[in-house]
Amino acid sequence: MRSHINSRDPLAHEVLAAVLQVRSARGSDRPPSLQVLLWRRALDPHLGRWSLPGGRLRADEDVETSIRRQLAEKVDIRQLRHVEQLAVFSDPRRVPGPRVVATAFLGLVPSDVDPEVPEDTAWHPVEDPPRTAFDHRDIVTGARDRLRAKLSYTNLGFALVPRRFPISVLRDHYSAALGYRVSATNLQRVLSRRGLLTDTGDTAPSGRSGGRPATLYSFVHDDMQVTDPFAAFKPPSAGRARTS
Amino acid sequence: MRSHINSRDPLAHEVLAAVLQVRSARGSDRPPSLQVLLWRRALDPHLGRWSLPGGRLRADEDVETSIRRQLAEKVDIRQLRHVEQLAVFSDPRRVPGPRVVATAFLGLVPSDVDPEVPEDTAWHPVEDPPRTAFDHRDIVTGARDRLRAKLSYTNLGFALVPRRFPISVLRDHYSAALGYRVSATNLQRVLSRRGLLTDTGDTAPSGRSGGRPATLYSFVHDDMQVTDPFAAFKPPSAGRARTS
DNA sequence: ACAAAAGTGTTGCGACTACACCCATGA
DNA sequence: TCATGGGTGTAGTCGCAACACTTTTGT
Repeated sequence: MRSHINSRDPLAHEVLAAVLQVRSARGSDRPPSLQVLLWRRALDPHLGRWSLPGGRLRADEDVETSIRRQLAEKVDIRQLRHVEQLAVFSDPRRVPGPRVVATAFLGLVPSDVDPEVPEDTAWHPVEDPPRTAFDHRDIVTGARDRLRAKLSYTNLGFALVPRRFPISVLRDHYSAALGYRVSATNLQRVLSRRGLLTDTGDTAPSGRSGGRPATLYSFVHDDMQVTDPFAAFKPPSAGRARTS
Repeated sequence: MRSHINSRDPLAHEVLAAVLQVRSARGSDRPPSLQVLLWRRALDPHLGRWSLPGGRLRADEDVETSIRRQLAEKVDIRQLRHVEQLAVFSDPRRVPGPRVVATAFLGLVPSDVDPEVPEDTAWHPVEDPPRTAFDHRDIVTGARDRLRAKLSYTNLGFALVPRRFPISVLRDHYSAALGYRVSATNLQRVLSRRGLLTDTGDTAPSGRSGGRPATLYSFVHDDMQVTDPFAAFKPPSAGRARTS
């Protein structure tokens, strides 16, 4: 504890990322869910709790470079398809000890990679995360809400799915991320009307119990674009909901 | 210049605000415009250029407290009706000399106050700002865009206008902020349908050349709320535009 | 043939734009 | 009574949700 605090004291800056991915419980055929990568703290403030990956900002990098470097170094996430700033967390007492200001990020990993992560990290459902260290839970919530909002008016879905996918898979990803069941029919039409999807010409083999083979689609752009200032995919109209 | 840079060096943090207000050119009866408060730098890096108000983050305050304090202290803006974080600017070379990371804010002042500001500050149109110091122009642009977007799906208009206002005044403010002419008729209907406006019962006296006296309305809430995940007030449909 | 899964046609609704028209005041 | 500005009625459009129906496969 310093006895005197100078108002122009420099302070430490860290970057943190809520890395989200739509994942299926291994083996199970329950629907996949939106999950966040957390690691268990090995040091004392909040030892044993779950926290977001990240670390100190270096002198020669900006915050986005920093979070990308740290994710690549520490948890082997090189497959990030999208990274964006969420907010600054700056409560002077947000962490015990010397002050640290944090810049929080949202990161997205497509579901067809399973990045190798260290022993002490694990994926947790964003809807029901474990007890986290510091203010990290707020960051997870913020990341989830940002993703949900942007699915409605941007092409951000591209960052959740493999390059090529049948509509049913796309539907499962949107449903997992949004937290409610979305209609494959209307999803296809909305995204097509906006010019976001292309038919690759190929089809996926039909499943174990037959059925018409599904056309493989892909997103036209692989960077985020605002496609519609309007939002869509609102939760079903709460009364006659039956979104097949 | 330090000869050795340690990657865990602490660094300075500043807060900056793009304070926006819809203002009329004094005396003129041209339509009002969206303007930003800038002050002329008296110190050497970029001496004489225009810059955003703000300053160093103190050890005992979070970034929002800090920007509110600094605006109150330095430029006598106590009438902020809305403050929100925009983004972190962290390029290591964004300012000459020792590194400073900045958190940028959007601030809104209603048009019925004319805050007393120091000699060396002035309001400038956001559409055509003067040459600014550092990366401050990007912050101004970001603030403008954030305001425009939020006018479409929140009640943020409340922060631009006086407490009570006729629809024609509201229309002028939306038009100034959005940069294109908005229909008073439809503006009233959209905001009413969303439950954002109330009829105060009073009316404004009719102007110099007669006309029906206007009802005075006010916003129902005086804090920001997301009222519609959808956007509205898109520019007129570029072909048959005649938005009276 | 029949089940299963993919995809299309069609209807209805809600929210917005555009614009004609009516209302209340000052001169 | 006329000019001026405020406000309402109403028709057309667009985007989406819902759901019935058709298509294409495996068994």
